[in-house]
Amino acid sequence: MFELKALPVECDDRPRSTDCAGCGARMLSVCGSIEEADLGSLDALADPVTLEAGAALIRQGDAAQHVFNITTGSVRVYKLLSDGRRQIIGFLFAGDFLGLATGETYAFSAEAIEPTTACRFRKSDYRALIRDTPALEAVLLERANHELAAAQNHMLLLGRKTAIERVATFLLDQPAHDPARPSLTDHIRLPMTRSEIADYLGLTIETVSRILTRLKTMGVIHLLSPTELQVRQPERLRSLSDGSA
Amino acid sequence: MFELKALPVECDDRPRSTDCAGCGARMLSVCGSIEEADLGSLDALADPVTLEAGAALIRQGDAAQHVFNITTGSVRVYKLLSDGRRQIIGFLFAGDFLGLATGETYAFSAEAIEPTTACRFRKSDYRALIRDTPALEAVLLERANHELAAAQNHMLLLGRKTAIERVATFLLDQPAHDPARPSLTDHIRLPMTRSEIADYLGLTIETVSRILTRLKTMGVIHLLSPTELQVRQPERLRSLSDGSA
DNA sequence: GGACAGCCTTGATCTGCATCAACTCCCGGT
DNA sequence: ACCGGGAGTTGATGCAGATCAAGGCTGTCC
Repeated sequence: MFELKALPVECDDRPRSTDCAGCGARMLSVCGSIEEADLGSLDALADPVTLEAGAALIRQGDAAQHVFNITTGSVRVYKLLSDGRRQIIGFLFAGDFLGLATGETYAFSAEAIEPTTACRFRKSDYRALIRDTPALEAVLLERANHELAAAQNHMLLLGRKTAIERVATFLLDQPAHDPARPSLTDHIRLPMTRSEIADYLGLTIETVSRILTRLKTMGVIHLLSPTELQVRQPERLRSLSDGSA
Repeated sequence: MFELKALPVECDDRPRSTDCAGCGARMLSVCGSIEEADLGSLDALADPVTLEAGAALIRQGDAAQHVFNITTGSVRVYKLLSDGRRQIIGFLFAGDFLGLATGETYAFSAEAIEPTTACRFRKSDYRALIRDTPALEAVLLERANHELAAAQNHMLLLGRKTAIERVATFLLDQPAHDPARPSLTDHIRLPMTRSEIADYLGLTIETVSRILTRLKTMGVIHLLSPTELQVRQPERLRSLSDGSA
């Protein structure tokens, strides 16, 4: 596995600050709740980080000194048992906030799945920012609630759903559109590997693979490539996802 | 696990009409962040509810009009699949807050496990209260984060732990003291049934029962009664809980 | 272009927990 | 005291998904 890249290299010659006003992910993220006029101070606090695929953003057990905002790319968040078993807690994309559920040390790890950029904040700065920005706190609370609801759904999945129900649920949860052809809403891209899907769903690689080919032979989905598929029978997938079929 | 938790407590007073100033659970709960002087207005908003064992507090699918604060007793929070499979998300006790992770409708059900009292707030009132009380919002955010971390631990348990690891983890998570004999910290009371433990851990009644007797024959615990036990080898239980044994 | 390395798929076998089935224990009601 | 019913335990059997094993596909690096 790759090492955590130290700090952004651009800082060496010219202290290139962040440009929140020009950030494509701002309105997707909690930063969208900051007034235009205050973006200057946000710039001063934000520390841009660039990660290659596989690079670690957070390591389970490290002192929790930062929180992050993903600006581009995607991230896997996971917990490990001592013998290496892994549970992926979730996947993060542009606009997502990372570091909410932390105490003194990180209780999870986070790694880039693909080349990824993020804004890093010192936790003390972030707390001060919250104090001064009630709107930000409200947005964070709202997001925390959303995540809590998502976590509850995932507990139902991990505790009580069968393999095919898990995979069907997973597919339905994926953002269902092909950037190239926005009209086809049944088009799904899977940026993560089978191993990551398995560790997210509490299954093995082999089971995920088998279920996908089963769904294919059932005519519910069509596998265009390992990382790309099309939902042929959304209703059937939906009923498969909660065992009502 | 699920919503906002605090520690269980002995609460002897049963407020007929709301009396926040005299509420034994206030300092355990989010209400503790309200100024003494403002408690009057809190009284006006709080609607006391009394529930017998098994009574429903929230039903999955109903319009989410209220949030709750548990004052005495205990509550199970769960989600159902259409064919009746149940996943218990968590257990709530005095001081715990219920209703954060909700949108337009409740995505879970909540029922009293034993005779229970709670304070009910209209969601609109509660939102207004948050707006006027930054300290309350901060406390809610903190609790939400805590819950999120607990949810992540539970996802690891449900997705990757074996039956014995689940039960060991569960026992270690229980508040380990006997109200009658506070000095014995290895004494655990299980207020919930085997069926509830099973649905919380993603197992069956039979497996929970078998594992408990296995732990007993291993000498790790001692079963005093179905609802009461003693941890004989805490370290062994701890290593069993994460597979390091 | 050949070879290696990941990643994925598919098949054969194994196993941990679920399911099915008694049976016991306890408690509450009459 | 007796009965009925719910909760818990224990045993026998079954099965979904894990594990073990073998190739196939694709991209990348000499």
